[in-house]
Amino acid sequence: MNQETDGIRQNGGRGRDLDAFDRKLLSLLVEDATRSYVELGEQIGLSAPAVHERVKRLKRTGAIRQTAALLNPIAIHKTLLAFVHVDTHGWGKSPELLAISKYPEVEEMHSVAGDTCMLLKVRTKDSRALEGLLARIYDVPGVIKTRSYVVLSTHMERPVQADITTEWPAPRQAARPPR
Amino acid sequence: MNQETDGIRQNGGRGRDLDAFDRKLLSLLVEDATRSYVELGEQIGLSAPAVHERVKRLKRTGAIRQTAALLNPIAIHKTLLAFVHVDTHGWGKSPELLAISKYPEVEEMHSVAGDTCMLLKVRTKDSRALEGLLARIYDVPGVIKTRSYVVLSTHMERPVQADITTEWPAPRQAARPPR
DNA sequence: ATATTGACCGAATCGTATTCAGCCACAAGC
DNA sequence: GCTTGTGGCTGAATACGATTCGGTCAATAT
Repeated sequence: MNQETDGIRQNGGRGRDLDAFDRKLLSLLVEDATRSYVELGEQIGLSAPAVHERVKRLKRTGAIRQTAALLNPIAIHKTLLAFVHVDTHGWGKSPELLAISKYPEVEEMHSVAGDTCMLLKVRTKDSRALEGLLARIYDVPGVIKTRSYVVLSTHMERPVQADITTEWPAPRQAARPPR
Repeated sequence: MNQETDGIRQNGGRGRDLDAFDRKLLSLLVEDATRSYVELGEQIGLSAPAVHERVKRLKRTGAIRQTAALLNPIAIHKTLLAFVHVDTHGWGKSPELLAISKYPEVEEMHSVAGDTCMLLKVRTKDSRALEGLLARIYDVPGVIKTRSYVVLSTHMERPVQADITTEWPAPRQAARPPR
């Protein structure tokens, strides 16, 4: 096997993958990007300049897209969160529909598989504003209908996590049908 | 009327509301939280210590929840994004279901109104991992069924924006019914 | 064996965050 | 009307952390 290359090489040639240090670093920075480099270094066992170098690389290579302040929606009076499914006539990715993302109330816009074409995450001041936004969506040519899921309470909401579950526990009940 | 109180003071005593400076500050910090206080000050027309004081207050009052590094999902090998609607038997907010949020693949968990009880945003390495997570969800007592919307492409995804659309344009077609 | 490369460390430098001592405008009280 | 207290601002001074630098080491390539 390759027990020789395993464990030995931390970082190979070009565009190499993240090692354990990078992973931990990303985890820490997602949690709190204001930590000092010395503190980060203590957590993962590296010196401050080494951490600095790695963070710089993670930004350069695009693993870290941006570092942002995450706001409390209530503080800025956006108390209504909703997911809006948009069904369109034909191929839905029209420029007009994409232009909807200009509104600061729209936080996400995805093309999805399933019985709908586009999925929006929108956060507004109140139901009145949601209505205004929906009106704009219906203005887009080709939009057939929308289905909105209004959030009653958010139990958890966080940015992309660096960690990955490597081993999924087996289901408790019966074995699920394969495929 | 109350034209005297309007415009003068929005929120008297405790936890007063954000002013225009705070708004701009939040906008800038959501976009890029690494800017220096002098640069922020230049943008909004304040000195660095004034900015510092305001940012400190925004954090203390909770308007800024955290400042986080936002990661590129591809870089950390989470290429599959899906929204999972979970229907449950009876009142769905069981501890077991909430415990699902422990997996780092789960980014959001909301109770929603509509024909479903819980809505999850999950990001996994591949469809195999999504299956593993769904298996765990089905293990939760009371879960009747799930419906997954797999994202084909993400056109836009960003954190909570400080800006608010104040004036919604009138719909182009017919006037929508009042109320 | 030797040269090259990449990553690390400790020390030094530099820039920015943070503190501090006034200053000013406004609101409430005399 | 005048005074006092409060909150928020400024410029200057200080302190801390980011960034740079020279040198070392290990692994790979020559």
